[in-house]
Amino acid sequence: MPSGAQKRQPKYQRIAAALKEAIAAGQYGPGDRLPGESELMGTYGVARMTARQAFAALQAEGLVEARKGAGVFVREFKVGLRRRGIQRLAVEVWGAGGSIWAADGHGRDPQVEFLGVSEKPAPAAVAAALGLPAGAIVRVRRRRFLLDAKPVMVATSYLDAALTAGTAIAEPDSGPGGIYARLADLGRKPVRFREEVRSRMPTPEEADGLGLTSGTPVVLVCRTAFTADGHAVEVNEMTLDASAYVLEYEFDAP
Amino acid sequence: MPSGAQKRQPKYQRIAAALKEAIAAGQYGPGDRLPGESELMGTYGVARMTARQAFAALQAEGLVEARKGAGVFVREFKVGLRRRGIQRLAVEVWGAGGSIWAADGHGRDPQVEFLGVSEKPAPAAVAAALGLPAGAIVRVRRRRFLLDAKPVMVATSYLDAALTAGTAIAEPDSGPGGIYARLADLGRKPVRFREEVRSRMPTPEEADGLGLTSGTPVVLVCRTAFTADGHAVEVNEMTLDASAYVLEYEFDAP
DNA sequence: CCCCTAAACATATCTAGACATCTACTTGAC
DNA sequence: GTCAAGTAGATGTCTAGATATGTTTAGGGG
Repeated sequence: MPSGAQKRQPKYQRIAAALKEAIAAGQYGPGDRLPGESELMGTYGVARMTARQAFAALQAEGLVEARKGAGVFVREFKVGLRRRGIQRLAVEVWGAGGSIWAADGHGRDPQVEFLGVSEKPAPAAVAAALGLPAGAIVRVRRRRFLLDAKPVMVATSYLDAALTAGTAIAEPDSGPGGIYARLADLGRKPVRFREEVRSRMPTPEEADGLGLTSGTPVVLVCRTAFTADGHAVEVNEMTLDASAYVLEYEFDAP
Repeated sequence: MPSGAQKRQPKYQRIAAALKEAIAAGQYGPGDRLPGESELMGTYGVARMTARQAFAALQAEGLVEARKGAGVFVREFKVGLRRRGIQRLAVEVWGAGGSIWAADGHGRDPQVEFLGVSEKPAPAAVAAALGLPAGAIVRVRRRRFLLDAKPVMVATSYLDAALTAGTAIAEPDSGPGGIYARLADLGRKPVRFREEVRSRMPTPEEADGLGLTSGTPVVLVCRTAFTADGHAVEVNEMTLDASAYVLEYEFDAP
């Protein structure tokens, strides 16, 4: 080691920083293969576990992706699904400045895969939100959204089972206009929505269901739909691949 | 090992699953210390690195937190600050001279730490959003928000340097009502906002600045403020500790 | 009683090597 | 020419240590 350089930083962090810098400099582009473990061992004169630890640091950051038997690759962010809370015509006026994160997912809409509809006792939080007694039966509709055959979101919708019995909401195909149109048919048209947004690391089950590589968080969106008289008629819990979505909300200063 | 149970699953995953189950069962509560590496070595008859790998899996999930020299502890989620997209920005609030962050939290206000104001060439995306030529000079205000002396957000605000020259916006203390009240003084009152929300794992620098433990993502909120004539006057990039915040948005059906 | 120090303990880093499993490519048989 | 088997190489898992560094606690000195 030449002179008293920064020995404070662990070897694996310095290797990781060097790789990161090489990626940032464009030496390795998205999808490119990085030098392998054995190559790093030779280049930096470290043991294999140390080289692996460097890769682990980059994986945790979501920068690279290891494919067993193949190598470690710079991750490519195809991304760019833009989920708007409000679809308004005013977009032309207010959109003049352009979006900060130019997501070019124009026209590419995710495909919907229906996972089933069932009746179950409501989770406590859902029952409370819908104004139902604890343990009330709710109708549960589960869907999965795919972009280019890759899952990007899982959505679970909860509705009062008694209210929606015998309607298309209880069927796999909820008909034209979706469940909101059916709720309108019932005189329970949703007119106002509240969305609560969180983010955390996925459970192994979530990572499996969304096909997430390590280093990718999930975004949880919980939307509650209200009728004009202020009653909640639907709770929709969505689990999104954080690397695939940009959420967008617009609102006025009242 | 009794009979031919699931040997397909790696040891470290089974150890991690066992610990996870114990946590879920309440055997270890938030803040409690888990059995240490040497203890796991004895209990499961594995090497140190294998026990460490089990902990690493739980850390990546954000479930536990390792403190060097002390042990591995079940993470305690101090619960979310609620960040509302609408009420928070109500005209009455900042028009009356109150801080927009007074609406945050459950009565507990985050403290604001001012990190400085400066003039710099605008990043390309910011210049485009503000409708300024590439490389135009913008005023950059950086602040950090702390809850119980722990940082939870870093905010960087960009404004046209020429427009805001000589105003309180160029000073550390932007005066009563904050920079939006000052923009209103200039006849550039923001009346509409767009927020774009993403999430990803933090860079090491971000993790350091926010004091994040591994397994905690960041939420990126980019707010653009528009005047009545549709011009963007401010771009505010916020980096949030994902475990500290719940974002909330309300809107009407289109 | 407080402060400082030392020891015990815990995690963090690192090494060296073994076997497992998957991938991509090459080779050979049909 | 096509398909299958074989093989080299890559990451994944696991062991068994050594050394480094931070934390906690117990003890001793002031």
